[in-house]
Amino acid sequence: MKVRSLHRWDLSPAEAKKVQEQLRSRVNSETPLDWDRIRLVAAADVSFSRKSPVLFGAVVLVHFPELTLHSVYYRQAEARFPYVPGFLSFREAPVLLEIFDALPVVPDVLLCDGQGVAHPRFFGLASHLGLLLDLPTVGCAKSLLVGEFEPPGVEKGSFTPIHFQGREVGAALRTRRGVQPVYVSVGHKITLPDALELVLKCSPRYRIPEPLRLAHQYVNRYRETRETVPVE
DNA sequence: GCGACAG
DNA sequence: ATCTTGTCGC
Repeated sequence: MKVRSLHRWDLSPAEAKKVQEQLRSRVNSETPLDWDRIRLVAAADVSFSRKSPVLFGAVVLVHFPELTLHSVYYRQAEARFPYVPGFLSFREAPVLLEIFDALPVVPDVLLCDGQGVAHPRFFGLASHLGLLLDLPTVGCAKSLLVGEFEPPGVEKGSFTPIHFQGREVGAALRTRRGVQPVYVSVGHKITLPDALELVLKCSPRYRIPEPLRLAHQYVNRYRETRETVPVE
């Protein structure tokens, strides 16, 4: 699928910050999701070993709403940017974009392991990928990066808003009764209510949405054994 | 200066 | 995130 090229990737943290501040105005958080057209949900994840500078990426495609596996695509690449809170996309996006560039099909929506606009400069990994792929994307993180929230009810489906600098940037969503919530935020071309509904519909039994669980599972096996499991 | 800090 | 050993609950 087509991948936009809006900037270079060999940047300093200061330059990366300027890119984020420049691109954040282009994020679309008002377009409703066209539910009748959602057939393929994608999820992306990156894995690496403590010693090696190599990053392994995987993009999983699952049928919606069945959540059964459609296919998996992989790639490995040298990390060119360190992990710095607030700059995750400059480390992980490059290898993931190489995978998307080779994707033979276009997913209808992408689930990302990280924040969307619930970010210091309102431009986390999910927003960055969404803009470069021109796809609806959702940020679904396991921990908070910025903002404050009240604990949501213990029931599955309950959620509370995440506020940051006077704005509502996302929500803490309980995807399973009595477990820690996940932190959902708009990536691009989707609304927060639709993002929450999608994450919930993708989480039939575990805290982490099925597409992201599969992506994590497959990318780790790829990193450990270099085995690729296609499917189709 | 101090504490926080996606993956 | 990765690394690593043990423990709690369905």
